[in-house]
Amino acid sequence: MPDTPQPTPPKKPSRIQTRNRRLILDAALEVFSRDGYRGATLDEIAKGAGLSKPNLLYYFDGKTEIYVSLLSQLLETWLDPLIELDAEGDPVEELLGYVRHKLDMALELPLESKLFAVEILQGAPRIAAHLTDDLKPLFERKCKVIQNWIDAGRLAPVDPAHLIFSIWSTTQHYADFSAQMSVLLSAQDPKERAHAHLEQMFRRLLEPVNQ
Amino acid sequence: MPDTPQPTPPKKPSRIQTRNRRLILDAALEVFSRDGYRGATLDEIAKGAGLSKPNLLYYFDGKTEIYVSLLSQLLETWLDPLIELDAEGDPVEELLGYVRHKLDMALELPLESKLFAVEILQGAPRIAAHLTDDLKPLFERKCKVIQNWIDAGRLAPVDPAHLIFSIWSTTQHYADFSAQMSVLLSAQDPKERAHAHLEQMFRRLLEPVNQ
DNA sequence: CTAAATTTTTACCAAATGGTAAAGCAACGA
DNA sequence: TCGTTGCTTTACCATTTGGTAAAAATTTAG
Repeated sequence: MPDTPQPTPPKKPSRIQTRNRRLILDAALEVFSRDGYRGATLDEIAKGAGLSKPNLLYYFDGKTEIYVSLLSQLLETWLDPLIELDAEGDPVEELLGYVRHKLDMALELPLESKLFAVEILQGAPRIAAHLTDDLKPLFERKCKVIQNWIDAGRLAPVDPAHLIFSIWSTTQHYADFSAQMSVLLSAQDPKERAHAHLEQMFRRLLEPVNQ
Repeated sequence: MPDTPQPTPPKKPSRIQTRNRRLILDAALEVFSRDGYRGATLDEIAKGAGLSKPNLLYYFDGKTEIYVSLLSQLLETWLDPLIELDAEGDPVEELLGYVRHKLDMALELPLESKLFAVEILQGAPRIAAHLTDDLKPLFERKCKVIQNWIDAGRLAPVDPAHLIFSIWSTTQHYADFSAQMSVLLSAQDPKERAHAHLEQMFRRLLEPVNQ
């Protein structure tokens, strides 16, 4: 008798469950990324998902569970490009690739970037543990990689931690402050110029000076 | 008879008014900058100010008035350093001075930076007019100044608009994402390294290459 | 000291909010 | 066909929220 049912069977979700959880999470992302945890309301999320509020609460245990669900899903996507930074690759190209990747993510998934931003702005109350457990070790590992590149003379001497901060801030800015940009740039799409500008800036910063 | 009273006398505010409006705005800044307009509550602001809620509403006409009052006050402080960017000065030093000034503001007035960030994240619904009327003309004027410097060969060729975005994002990041930084840097004060890093980055970017 | 003006408190209120109970409806296997 | 399971709706509820009315207390001007 192979594969007996576990004590608590995981129960694969039905088609209807998959669809409705997706609808709810999509609507919730829209609302939470705009108004933050406290400012968001279940009514608005339910309306966005096209479901009644009690129906919504049939799929999630409460407001918090929806929010946390979005956040943890987000963090995976978020850390991914940094993980790919390869100590064996060419330092400048690896970092520029990271910049490019982060910028593309900001432009294509702006709501995710905003959700992360509002959570951090609120003091990261529901994500602090994740930051300490997942992001921090990764961050420190990659700082060491960068420091090694510098020590090997393959990269201009920069502060690794603050370099990463600069990459995060400049790229995510295109998502988080898009409302400001669309005013200042008169609805012109910033994508190409953003890529060109960041490439130029970080290349200049990072290329080691021949001596 | 000099200076007769106007039809609607402005009535200079009493000492008690000055003090309580200050208390309210300080408390409101704390709450709004954390939770945004929708997430903030009058109860929490009143508690922070040490006043009862009806008493708070004696000084301000409603939640919106407090919020808008903070925002317009903020915008002035905010635009100031950009105004000072002097077309007659040395290009690189002017821009590096601007970076320094913005970073100091972010480190010393983080709540103001956060308030601006949450408002923009929400789509700038209550500040859009200000952006169009005040920020945009200033922004375009300064972009031209930068472009002129470039055309004169006194500055490396960069995209003026995106240069300004980079300055804003990297400096404000130290305020808006301080919760993340304090995790990653283990509560180490980033001030000096931030200054050094940004100075290095923008100097490299901006100094014209001799040919 | 007293009267007027200002400030603060108490007692409310209607609407919104997160959440629940339970009945109704649909789907599906035996 | 029936019963079981899963999904949805209706009808609620307690608390919180922004805000008001008016009495009470305090400050200020004469």
